[in-house]
Amino acid sequence: MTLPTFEPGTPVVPVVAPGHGLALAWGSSTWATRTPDPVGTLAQLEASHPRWVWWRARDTATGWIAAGLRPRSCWDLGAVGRLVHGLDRDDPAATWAAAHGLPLPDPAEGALTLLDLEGEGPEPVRADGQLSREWLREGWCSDLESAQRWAGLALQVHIRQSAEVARLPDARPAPSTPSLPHLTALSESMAALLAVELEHDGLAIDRDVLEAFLTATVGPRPRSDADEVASRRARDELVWRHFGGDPMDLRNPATVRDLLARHGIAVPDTRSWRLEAYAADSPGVAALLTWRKTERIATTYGWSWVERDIAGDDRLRGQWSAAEGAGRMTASAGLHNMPTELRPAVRPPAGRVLVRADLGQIEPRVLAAVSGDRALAAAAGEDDMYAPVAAALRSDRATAKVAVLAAMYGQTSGPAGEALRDMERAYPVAMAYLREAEAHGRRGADLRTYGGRLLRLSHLADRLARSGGADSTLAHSYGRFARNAMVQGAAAELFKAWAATVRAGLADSDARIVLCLHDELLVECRADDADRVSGVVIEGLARTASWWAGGSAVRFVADVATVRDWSQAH
DNA sequence: TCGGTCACGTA
DNA sequence: CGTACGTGACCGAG
Repeated sequence: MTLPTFEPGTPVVPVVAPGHGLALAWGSSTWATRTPDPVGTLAQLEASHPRWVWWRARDTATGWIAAGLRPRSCWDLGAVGRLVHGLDRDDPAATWAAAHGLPLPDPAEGALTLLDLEGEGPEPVRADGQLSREWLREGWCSDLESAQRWAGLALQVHIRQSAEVARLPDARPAPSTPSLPHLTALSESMAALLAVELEHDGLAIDRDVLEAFLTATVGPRPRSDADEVASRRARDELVWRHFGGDPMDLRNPATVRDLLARHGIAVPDTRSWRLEAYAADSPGVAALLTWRKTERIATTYGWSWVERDIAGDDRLRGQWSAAEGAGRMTASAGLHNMPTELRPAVRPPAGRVLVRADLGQIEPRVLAAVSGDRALAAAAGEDDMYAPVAAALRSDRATAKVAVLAAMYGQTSGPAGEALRDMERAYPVAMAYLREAEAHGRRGADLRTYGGRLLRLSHLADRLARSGGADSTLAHSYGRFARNAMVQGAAAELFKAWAATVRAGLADSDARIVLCLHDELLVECRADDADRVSGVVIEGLARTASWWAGGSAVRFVADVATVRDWSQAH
């Protein structure tokens, strides 16, 4: 068997048809082979450095990753569909429809009965231009010829997406080739692949450390339902005894509010920040706040979490998405909201370490870059950009920070109000950028981020409409969302571009990115490899920033440290 | 059983 | 009336 070879970077669609073999499509060619080991063949093909084009990494690359193959380059049609068309889903039916300007098919059509399939012909594309539901339900893997056709369809979508990306404006002060939207499409694609890898690799947990913490905090691992009930009651009693000792439902906010009212504490709700003020004078409130923290650990990060999400190899695994909402990565299994007290338990086995890197002040720096505000960009030349901002506002650092954050979040009242007026004077270009975004949001007009992500305000409208609220409140909400999403979304794009560069720098070693947390990257590696990895992380940021913010003079800074566990400071 | 609400963790 | 997200408990409607 002679394998095809490609020029490096050639877009090639691989389709593995289980039980049949492997089909490829590229340019105007297709090729197929019957092989029991398609991933082995793919590994050989990888040597010529194609750019793999797939419907979505989750469907195609999961098996590759499991087999140890780490592709170096890809174009993820689903990820690019999310980016360019603002989709909130990445299934092939939606990706195809968006690329062809067709209405999005009902997402529930994946679950069909045979009866529903009546009228679906044998062709992969229906008369109305949509993908055949039969084909979507893995009709493409029935034989190699179908697999080749399926690969050809993906290639068509790639051509359409590439053309669409090429039409998007390059928002950099000094546009160059490849364009910023093109580079963003590539890094979003890599992020989608990274999401599959993160799911596969997991995050190392020191079970002894974790179990000792849980035992001390919520009690030993329950051996029965009765154990569970007893331990729950024991926690509750620590609060009850401050309020007369009678059992009551602490998990019901209304009950808690009435309870507090009977003891002379009248509050509109029982949120912790509100109760904080009463804790000093009321041991009962203090006990309640402690109970809340413990209860959070017990329910969300307790023994059931350990059982469900930490595998036998002592690694925590969740589902990752490369872009939700404004474009940030998300993860389940608590990976993105793990309380800091649990971080000591994030600890690789002996001989391995974590290289922890986080971007400093990423959002204001991103604002400086995307808005093209030269004064703010000059401030972003400093390690601590709030210092020059404070000087410009003639305020202290704390006020400057609040003012910048208030501008990006759309806050208009409170102590930030006055500083915001100074912001308008000092950084009119950045403020105009944010105001413009807000205006779009208020009237429900779509926006595009710096890198080209379409922010569909109409989708948000549905969500907010369901939650009710007066029209002016609604418009305000859209405005604040849009204002923030332009910054948060662009920051997410920079972060993913950085992560993709770091990932590439780690190839050919056993170092792995194991966590992405909006502005923080965790790499697990051998202890004797940590210095090299730190270099890859720092160098990766410099290289990424040079094209991402090229010409803006904005500096991006990262704190990098090698640590044994995640709790250790920089 | 499902969606809404409250609550709270991370960034 | 500062943003985003994921998770869990509870409630009330179906």
